Amino acid sequence: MKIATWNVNSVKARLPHLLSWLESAKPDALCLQEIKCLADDFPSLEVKSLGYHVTAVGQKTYNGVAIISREKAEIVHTALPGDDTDTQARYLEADIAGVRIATIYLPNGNPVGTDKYPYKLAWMKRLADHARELLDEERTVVLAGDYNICPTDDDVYDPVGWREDALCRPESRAAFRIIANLGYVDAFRALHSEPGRYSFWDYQAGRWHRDEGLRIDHLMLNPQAADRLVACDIDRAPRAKEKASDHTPVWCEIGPPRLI
DNA sequence: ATGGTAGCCTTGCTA
Repeated sequence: MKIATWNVNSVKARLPHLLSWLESAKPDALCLQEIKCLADDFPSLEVKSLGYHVTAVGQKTYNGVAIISREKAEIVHTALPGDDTDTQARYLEADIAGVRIATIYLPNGNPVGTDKYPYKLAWMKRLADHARELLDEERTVVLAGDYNICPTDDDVYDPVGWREDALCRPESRAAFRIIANLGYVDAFRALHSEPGRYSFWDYQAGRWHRDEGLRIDHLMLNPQAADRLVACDIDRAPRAKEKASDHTPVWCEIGPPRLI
């Protein structure tokens, strides 16, 4: 089962690239972030014409997440548990072909020093609490999305320049490690040790052409999923296109259950 | 050198 995550930065603006990637990469499930539209405005017909189902949690202009899947998704949560007053469309969790999959758009948190940063950290605490509860169910779980966390200095082109940014701050990284230390494996790092592999390049200052990016899009696998991990990679091709998103897809392949 | 780009759909916000 091929599971992918991609912050598309507007699903309407990215529809041609999205359809093209579905046709070439053939994921079984694709978690989207920043669809930037209401769920009713998602271009579902075009995606369905390729043989996929669509489930979306949207809002106008900002945020918004969705899951595109070969098999129909059975919705479990349309918001991250833990704060009923949080109305931002950043979380969707569903069962797809026997795998529990969440699409996550974690708050950016910048500028540090505004209420955006404590909101990010509180959101991460809720995510860790929920991830901990999910472990008790002993399912196969993949928490996929734009975490807006650069886990280590190996995952950013300029660690010193980004040190005080909400994506790299020690509190952000510590919150990410709490999720990892629960038993969720960063699928990319499980299979790749090399530094300088990025999933996001800012639109500004020619970052893509200089390969000056950050790795902030992650597939976090619980032990049942990690035991079945057979491949994981970042597909840079969509980022090289005209009118690209500033993020590119990250995918993993979960094989059949193994008997040791 | 305090810029630069993109998307939404306004004249600014978010990233």
